[in-house]
Amino acid sequence: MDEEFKLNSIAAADLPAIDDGAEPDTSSKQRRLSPAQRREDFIRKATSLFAEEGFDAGTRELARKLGVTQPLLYRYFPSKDDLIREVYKRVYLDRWQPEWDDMLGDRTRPIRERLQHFYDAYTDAIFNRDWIRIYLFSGLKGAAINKWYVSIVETRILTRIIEEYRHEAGLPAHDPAPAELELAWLLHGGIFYYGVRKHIYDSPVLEQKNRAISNALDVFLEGISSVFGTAVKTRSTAIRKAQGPDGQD
Amino acid sequence: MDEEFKLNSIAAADLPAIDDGAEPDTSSKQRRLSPAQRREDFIRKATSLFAEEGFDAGTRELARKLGVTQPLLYRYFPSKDDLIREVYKRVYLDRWQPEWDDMLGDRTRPIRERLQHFYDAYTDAIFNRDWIRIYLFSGLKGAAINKWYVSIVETRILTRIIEEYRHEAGLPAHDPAPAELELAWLLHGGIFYYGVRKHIYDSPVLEQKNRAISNALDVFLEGISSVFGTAVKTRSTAIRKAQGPDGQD
DNA sequence: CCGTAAATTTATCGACCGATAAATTAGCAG
DNA sequence: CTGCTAATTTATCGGTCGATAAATTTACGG
Repeated sequence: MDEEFKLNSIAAADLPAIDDGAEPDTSSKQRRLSPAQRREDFIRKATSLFAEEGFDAGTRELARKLGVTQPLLYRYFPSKDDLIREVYKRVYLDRWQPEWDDMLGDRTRPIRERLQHFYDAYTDAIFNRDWIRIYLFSGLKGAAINKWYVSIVETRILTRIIEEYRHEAGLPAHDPAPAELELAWLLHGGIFYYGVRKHIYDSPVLEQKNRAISNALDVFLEGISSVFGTAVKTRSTAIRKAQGPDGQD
Repeated sequence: MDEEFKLNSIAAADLPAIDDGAEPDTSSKQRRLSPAQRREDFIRKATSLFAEEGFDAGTRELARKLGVTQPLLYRYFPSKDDLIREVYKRVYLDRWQPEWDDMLGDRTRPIRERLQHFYDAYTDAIFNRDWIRIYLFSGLKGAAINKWYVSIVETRILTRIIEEYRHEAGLPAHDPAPAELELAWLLHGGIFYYGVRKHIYDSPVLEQKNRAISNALDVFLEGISSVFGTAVKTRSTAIRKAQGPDGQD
């Protein structure tokens, strides 16, 4: 990995609102845009186009969606690959909220509550068609930034989950063992797959995302309590015990 | 969904072994093959080529890998799309072992044992680079057979898991509630993501796959026991309780 | 209103794509 | 050895791709 990435390194462009429609912009009289605005338009439309059709989608179709001609792209990006890299950065680096780091480690709140809050917010940020499809397309392409992101998930989220769980359970602190990390991946992958089913397979999923997350956290935390041989107050309420998971019908 | 698919509908071709190398076959003197053998070669090489580069990979590169010329493809398949459909069928329909259905429902064995056996065998069948990549590529393309397969997973595996769990736990039998199915998806998606991490992201995973599955099942079954308010003998052993999950270092 | 810098378009190149038609050649039957 | 059938190749078409160069037009400063 010879490239360096940094979460939230790109300031969300606060440029004038742009036409997001699929058809060429006929209403706007503004025929020329500032370089910054035009560049922004290219990146945004490229993100949704590549999300739908993959990175093999043509530059002519991209230009057509913007209502401009294809060679204009090359005034703003040296090559299509450079445009793709900009899309990567926008998708991968722009979603992480810095406060999540502090929040996951806030030991004044129970881990159950922190995890529910985190995964509610995190999945709000990444469970959309563009993000998940770009993520998978870039993963299949073997993009360096994808592998980097996976390592970030492991260190910023999963290692944290295990550490915080061990702390709350009164277990001795140490770097998470591979098998412990693997269990955290089970939770994370299971939740992520909810988004894949919804946005890639267009498959019906449990409507209330937060309920799916809540039940997942119940099973995970109760499960590792049993497996680790520890008891931690993890359920949000106790009354549900007799009636099964929330929302079962 | 206007197409009909059927698991295991294609007999595994028992044709003479073929050269699987990437370079054109120079050693073999046999310049002409039987139509069945040639067709088989096309499908096999197309599977690995499409798995690596996606379905946009060129027919000329495919022919080059087989040591033949590109137009020959069109003696065996009317179009590239027809070839892709054959690859789909081979990948999706050819892996399911009919005995898995009976095995999952065999109530003479505890559910814990059945699930371990099933997921060991199922992941042996699908956790390879070709299968997982073709699966994701076809999912991203919105292929009908992918959506069909997802529904098959739900009815043949996940519904079964909930039903069998409820039976073993002495809970009243009924069709799995959406929230219960969602929990089964958490397990299934979590396990599947192990394969994605290993074969798509080339990310390090817990080496012993069966251990990852065993721990996942422990957490899942113990977890839903607590959440459902039932106690079922799920752990394979009890001694582990004090030392955390297997293989933790 | 004019002039100029730059945003955008027109025209085009060479490479590659899926697909078709016609020529060729391997291999088997007699 | 010959001749026929069919597997395979050669040649090629129209279309699209990413990219470049040159011409054109917009918008702004004076």
